[in-house]
Formats: sequence, C-alpha cells, structure tokens
Amino acid sequence: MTANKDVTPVTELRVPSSKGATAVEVRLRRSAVQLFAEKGYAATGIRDIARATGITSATLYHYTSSKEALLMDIMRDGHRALTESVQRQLKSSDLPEERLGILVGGLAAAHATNPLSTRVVDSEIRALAIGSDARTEIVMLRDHFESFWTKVLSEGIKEGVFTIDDEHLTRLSLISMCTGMSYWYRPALGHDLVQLATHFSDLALGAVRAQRNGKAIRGRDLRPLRIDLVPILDSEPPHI
Amino acid sequence: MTANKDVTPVTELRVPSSKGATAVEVRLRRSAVQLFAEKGYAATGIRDIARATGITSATLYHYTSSKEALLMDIMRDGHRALTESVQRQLKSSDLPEERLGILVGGLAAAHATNPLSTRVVDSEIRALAIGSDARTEIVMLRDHFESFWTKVLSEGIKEGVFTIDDEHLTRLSLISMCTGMSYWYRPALGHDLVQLATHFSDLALGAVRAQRNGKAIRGRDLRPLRIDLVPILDSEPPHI
DNA sequence: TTTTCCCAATCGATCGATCGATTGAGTTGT
DNA sequence: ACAACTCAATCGATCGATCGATTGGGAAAA
Repeated sequence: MTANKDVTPVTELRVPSSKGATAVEVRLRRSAVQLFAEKGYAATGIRDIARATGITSATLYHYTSSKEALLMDIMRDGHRALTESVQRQLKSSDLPEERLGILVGGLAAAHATNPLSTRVVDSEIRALAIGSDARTEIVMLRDHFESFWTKVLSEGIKEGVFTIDDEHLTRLSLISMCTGMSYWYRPALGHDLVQLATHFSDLALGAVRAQRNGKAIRGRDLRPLRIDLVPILDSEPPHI
Repeated sequence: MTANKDVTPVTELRVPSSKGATAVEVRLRRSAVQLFAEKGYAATGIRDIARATGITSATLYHYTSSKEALLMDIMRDGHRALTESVQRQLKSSDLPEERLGILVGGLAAAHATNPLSTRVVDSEIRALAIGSDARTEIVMLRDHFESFWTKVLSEGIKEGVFTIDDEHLTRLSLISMCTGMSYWYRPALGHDLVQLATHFSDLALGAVRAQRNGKAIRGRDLRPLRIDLVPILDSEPPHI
C-alpha cells in the first residue's frame, strides 16, 4: 500500500494523464483534494498528503512550492472550470427561466460529480489569511461567478418572469442549496445527473415563482438541461 | 483590554449569567464559538482562545479539560437546544404541511439567530476522529434530530399531501438549504425572523409539491410560524 | 554530463497540555 | 480577634510532539 518497491522499477510512467501533468502530480493533487475535503486544510499535514501520495514530505516540495500553493491551485482550477462551464452554457438561451436552470442545475451537477474538490473550493477560503493576496484573488473569482447569478435574477425580474422579495437573500439561498450538496451527496448511488439537476432547477423556479402568462414554469417547460461540466479532480484519473 | 486591574478589585462577580456559569466561563465559551466558526477548530489554538478570553492558556485548563471538550460542549448544547425546540413545537400541529414548516422555519431561524455556533455544530464533526466515542455521540445526536424530518416527510406522503420523488434526496436538500445559511447570513440586516422563516418554509412546501384538494399550499395557508428558539451562544451575554 | 526525481536528516516554530508557585478571599480553631 | 488552614483562580515556564519547510546528496533518466 506504500509505494512500488517491487522488482520492476516501473520508472514512474511518464504518460501524461492530462495537460502535461505527470502521474505523481496527478496523485498528489488527488490526495490533497481528498484530505482537504475530509479533514480540512488546517487539520491536514504535508506528511499526510505525502503519505497518501506515496512520497516523502521532502519530495512533495519538488512538485509544489507550499501547502498553500496546493490549496490555491485546487481553488483556482475549481473556480475556472465552473465559471467556464456556466459562461459557455449561458450562451445557449436568452430566457431567464432557462438561464436560471442552467445556473442551478450546473452548480448542483458540479457538486454532485465533484463533491470533494467543490467542498474544498467552497469552504476553505477561511484558510487564507484575511487581507492576504491569496484570499483577495479567490474572493474575486467567487464574486465573478456569483455575478452571473445576480445578472440572471435581475433579468428575470425585469422581464416579469420572476417574483422575488429579497434578491440578495434569494441568490445566496439558491447558491448555498447547491453547494450544500457536497456535504452529504455521494455519487454512484444510482442517481441520474440530469434528473438531479432538474430537481434542483425545479426547486429554484418555485423559489422565484417563475411564471409566464399567469402559468407557473416547471422544469418540464424548459429545454432539458445539458450537463457538460468536465469533472475536475474527484473522478478517477484516466487509465494509462 | 486585559483584565480589570482597577482600584476596586471587583472580586469577579459571582452573579451567574446562566445556569451557574461564571462570567469567565461565559466569555470562554463565546470566544471558542467565535474562533471555531471563523477559522475552524483545527486552525484555532488554545492560545488564541485564551487570548480572546483574556486569560492564559494554563488558566483555560482550569475551566475545561481539553480543547476537544470545549468543542463537544458547544456541539452538545447546540444539538440539545435545536432538538428540544423542534420537539416542543411539533406538538402544536398534526398537519404535515405545518409540521414541515416548523422544521424548516425553525432550523432556518436557528441558523439566522446563531450563525456562529450552528456553523460549528454543523461542520466540525470532521474534527472528531473517525470511530471515536466523541464522534459516535455527535452522530447519534444528529441522527436523532434528522429522524423528525424523516418522520414528517413520510407522514406527508402517506396522507397524500406531499409528492416526493426521492425522500432521501429531498430531506438532505432541505436540511442543507437551512444549514447553509450560517455560511452567508449575518443577523441585524433588518430582516424579520418570521418573514425569513416563512420564506424558507414556502420554498420547502414547493419542493415537496404540498397540496390539498388539488390546490398548492403556501406559507399563508399555515398558522404563522412561532419562533421560540432560545439563542444559544451567539447573542450578547446577559448584562449583570 | 546534466537534469529530473527522490530521500534521510534536520531546522525553528508552534502545537496541546502540564507543571509548580502564587494570590486572595473564605473558613476554621482557639 | 487572629492565626492556621482550605481552595478556587491564575500565572510563567516548560514538556514532548508535530508543524511547514529546507538542506545536501544519492540514484535514475535524458
């Protein structure tokens, strides 16, 4: 269970699994995500990460500059993948009800397929010192992502499709409903992703009282949600 | 900012603020809750807690047996207050729609009035070692609380008031929607507690498609929610 | 030969926890 | 009345363990 101290030296296959990352780098990232999600960033030591990766803590520093850099990479990639996915899909519709479905369904699906990394992305800002450059950067990424929600909600209100008492309250409620998934949802329970995303989308449409011509809008009135989010890190690494 | 080294020795007023706890004990608890919520249990040192309380780390051990005992007390009290409140209020109604409103509204209100301690209660199980007695105890308390939700949801289905695709999914979605509040909601923003609880209750009734005689049930169809949750620890300590 | 990869050993700092000593306000004995 | 005693409360100093990070060097690959 440690490393491969076998007869064949194996020579650490150089076949890159994705974007030029070596096998060790991929394992390192996956170990960090796993442990950060499980025990939290502060409670995870670099020795824990190294052990889970199969290297020593010294070797770890050959692949990353610091424990914080490890966290920052995870958070940056997580935000980037989510924002790109949302930005791409939002171009497919001008209807506020469909656009809200894309946001809610996409965020829910992202947390369902990547419960570990999303949990780290969502909850470990606290690990970054208040006022630090790192924290400022992540907060900016988060604010940018949330700006899409603000925009879609206000568009829906302007077009008379949504009825919302408190925009601020509603936006944060909907987002935290999706992000909360990563605390209890575990994949491979036989759930269909599209069905799950539609379930959350329906809930959101009910929350904003979405309607046209006096008739409430449900998920079935929308074009079926397309799940195109690339799994970030939780999924198994590609076989080599 | 240290202690009261004034002319009058003050003699550490023995007036108990609540349940025989001295002023120092109350301050200690509040400091722990504040720091655990802000930085997390693992990232908070006993020196941090002691400094925030105005004592040394050695004195801290006169009032508590360990850092973990401090956390356990917070979690026990949090669960107890919530469970007692829910148990008490559920006796006031037999209607599944009202009972669900009590659960959702009560949990949302609890997180709105005590965002700090609820955040600790909800998210710091991870700090307790897997398989430890402490973790087992807290998991039991949490399961007991969630059993009320399971019961109410299945009652509503049996009576034909609720229509739910996936009971397990729905229960956890609703709970995490309420608990998620403590991550972004901050009190004293001019929000009315009853209105806020009703907002969440409405959302939940929509999620379970609550209806009687073919007509959807909204919050206004229910008796107004009564907020009776005793603030746990986030609020200011009683003046003496 | 140079570069990449990896480790044992070790750094200073900080962790949770404990120590013995001190203070001061009550209680008891005479 | 006053010394003798008890006890909760608090401190500075320090414990062993672990923290994140660094060093210098060996082995393997290019």
